[in-house]
Amino acid sequence: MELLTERERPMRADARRNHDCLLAEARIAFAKYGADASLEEIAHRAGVGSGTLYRHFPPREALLEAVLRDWTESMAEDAASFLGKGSPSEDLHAWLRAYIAHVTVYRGLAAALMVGMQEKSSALYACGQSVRSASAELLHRAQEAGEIRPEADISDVLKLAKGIALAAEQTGGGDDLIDRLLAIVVDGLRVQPAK
Amino acid sequence: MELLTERERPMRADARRNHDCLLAEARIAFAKYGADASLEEIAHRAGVGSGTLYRHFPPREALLEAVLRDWTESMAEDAASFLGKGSPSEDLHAWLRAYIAHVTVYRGLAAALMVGMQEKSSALYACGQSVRSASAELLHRAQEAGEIRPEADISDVLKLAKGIALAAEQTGGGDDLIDRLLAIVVDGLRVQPAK
DNA sequence: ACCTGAACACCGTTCAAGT
DNA sequence: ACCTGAACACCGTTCAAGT
Repeated sequence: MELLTERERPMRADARRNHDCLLAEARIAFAKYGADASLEEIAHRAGVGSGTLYRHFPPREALLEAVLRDWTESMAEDAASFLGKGSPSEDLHAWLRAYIAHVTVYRGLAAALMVGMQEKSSALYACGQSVRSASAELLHRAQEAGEIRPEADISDVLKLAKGIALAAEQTGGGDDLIDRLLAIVVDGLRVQPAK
Repeated sequence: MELLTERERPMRADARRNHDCLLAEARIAFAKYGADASLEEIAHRAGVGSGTLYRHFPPREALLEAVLRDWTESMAEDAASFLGKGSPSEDLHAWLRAYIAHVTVYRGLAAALMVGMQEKSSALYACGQSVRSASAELLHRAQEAGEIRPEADISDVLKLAKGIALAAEQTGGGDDLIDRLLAIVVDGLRVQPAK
């Protein structure tokens, strides 16, 4: 039996061209205006009618998801490279820092992921899942090493990370702010030495 | 010299009535649709033209601020009542829980406060200041008692609190989620027993 | 099969005209 | 001095008509 994913259903040449053009313009627009850039302008700059954009990417989330897909996959793959650089909790810390940096590239992205990773119906859900399981691996190791509390839940940790990303994004605080807030959270996840 | 704040500049009777009507409707609309409820509908339900709303509350933030003012002031006043109920850090913890609960009453409020408390030009800035100084008092006590790290900054702490509020709001997680995340943050603020 | 672009329903904001 | 409501510029989404 042939394992044929439907990744690449054939597309009419002009449709394919429009699809790619829209993606390219969306990438630019999101970087420039944030995740809630005007869809109308994206369509216009791609040289297509607004209806065409909706044909290819029904809700706005679908467009965001398409733009994020590559980036999100490579990030999940990179997760393993964070293992063993320091102590397990240091690895987790470094990974979370990278996660926040990624989630901060587009303004509004953290908010979109916050809801998207929750709802199974969302186009962003799949993206979130691969990142989540990659993160879970790092958390798990730190827990087995006895450095991080065993009750800690990966979803909670990622929510805090996105919360930090939102705070940095909305208050204009830079990497310093992110480092300070993240340090607090990671320390809060540690097993308390004596109590 | 008379200390006469301009709190109550006289207003024409009809203007006053419209002002109050708009506030009442805004309260209802924010509760129902979140902090980004339709201004047009608020004006309509208050029985005034849309222009009248803008005359009274130039940017949307001003309307939000007006709706929040009482509530925000009473909260700052209540802060003192949190002192001495438990250990200083427990008091802080309880206060932050109350803060998050307040910031969660309207959907979108946490986000609005996150930016509003930062920009001096914002109508929400003053609101934020009184709450911030009330919070600083509680943090300070816990620091003097040697329970909370001396480097901890109140603005950072409140940003984390708002981040938690955003996470709860956007993922639909209830009080359980808030309690879990807040416990992590507060533990992260503690002075580490031995290291 | 796919695209176009006008049409629709909805925003927030401004402003000339009214009282 | 204050209010009204039409006008403006902008959204996202739909859909009949074209190729």
